[in-house]
Amino acid sequence: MPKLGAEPIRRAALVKATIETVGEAGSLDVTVAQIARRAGMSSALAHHYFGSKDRIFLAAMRSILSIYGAEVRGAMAMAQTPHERVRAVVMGSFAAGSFRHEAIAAWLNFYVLAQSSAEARRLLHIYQRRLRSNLMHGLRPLVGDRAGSVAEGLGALIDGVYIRAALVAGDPDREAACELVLAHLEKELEVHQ
Amino acid sequence: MPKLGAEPIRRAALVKATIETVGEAGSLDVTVAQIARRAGMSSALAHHYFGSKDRIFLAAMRSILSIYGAEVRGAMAMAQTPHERVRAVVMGSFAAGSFRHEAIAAWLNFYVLAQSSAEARRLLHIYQRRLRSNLMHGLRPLVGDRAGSVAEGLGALIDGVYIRAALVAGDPDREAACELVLAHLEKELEVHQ
DNA sequence: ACATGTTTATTGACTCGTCAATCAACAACC
DNA sequence: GGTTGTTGATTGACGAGTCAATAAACATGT
Repeated sequence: MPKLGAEPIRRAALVKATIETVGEAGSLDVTVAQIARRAGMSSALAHHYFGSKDRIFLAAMRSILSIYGAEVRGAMAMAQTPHERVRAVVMGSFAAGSFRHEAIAAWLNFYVLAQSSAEARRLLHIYQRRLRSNLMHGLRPLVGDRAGSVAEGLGALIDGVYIRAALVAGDPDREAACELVLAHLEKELEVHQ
Repeated sequence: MPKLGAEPIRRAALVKATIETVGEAGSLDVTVAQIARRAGMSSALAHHYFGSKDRIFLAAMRSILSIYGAEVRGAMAMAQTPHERVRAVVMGSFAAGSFRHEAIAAWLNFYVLAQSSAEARRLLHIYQRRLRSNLMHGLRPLVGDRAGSVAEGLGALIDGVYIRAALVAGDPDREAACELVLAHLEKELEVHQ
């Protein structure tokens, strides 16, 4: 049965299964065996490919963050003006790949993991810096020196909407989330135009 | 050594130790023995008083939420106008008892716990409803129908500031947190006056 | 074509540690 | 002597990680 070139497929399956399992359990307190079973393999194979449970979690976290990053980049690609760019970052943050129950629940757990794992913390910081930098680029031409504090507020608001979405069962309301954050953005911009 | 009337003292010590241990570890993955040792007793005694690990966690969560509630109520007590009342809720949310590293880290973990424990979810909902209701009371006279969405935004922003504070080492900047959220509030009010 | 050796894939069974929860027993107080 | 407080020792379960063994695919030489 062993077909060659299984490694990337297995790894991807394990990452996907990890996000699903963690998302469903709402906790990092899941066993490697559960993840592996969901991915259709033995726990020994999961260890064979990733070496440890920590590494599996880290890989899943990287996947979540990289999907998020791709979605924001995708949205930004079409933006022409600074204003559109900032809106794109916000809307990209609530795109379908990231803003779904499972991913949010997993994200929250990885956020917690960052409190005890240096590597997880590092990953999270990279993405927080990138988010901030993306926002700043669009904001500076619009609000000048206030860009820093406006970006701070937007970032916190996005995180806040995420964490609250984690608690509602089922997929959250993308539309409403976007509107809430975008409304805040417009208020910040009003003052300076 | 056994002095009478130890129960409430032991319980309080365990709750305090739980918050400290969870906050320090940044994870619910702590043992009853660790908590008990920190509280200066054996793990058997912790079980004797609380029955199970879950109950210890829930008691700690209740403690955190009740301190938070008390601080908000305390701040609101001095408010005279609707505007002051809303400001009090915000400032109370960042009061010294709740807005410190340990408590925030523990709070975040209990937030996660609410994804898998019905009782934890119930506790959290009670406090979210109370927060919302407190905000609405002050907001309705100020912004009328928009009170709902403004409260939503403020709540999300407060949660966002909290979750971000969880990631920085050491105690967070109370001043800056207040200012950020209050600035948002003022922007929301500007429109309608 | 075929034998032989090497790498990759895969698992069941096992080890070893950990931890929640229990219990029996002891100590102090009334 | 019963109630309250307290612990060390024990149990029973569970789970991460290891290992030996198996099997398919590929490579090479003949």
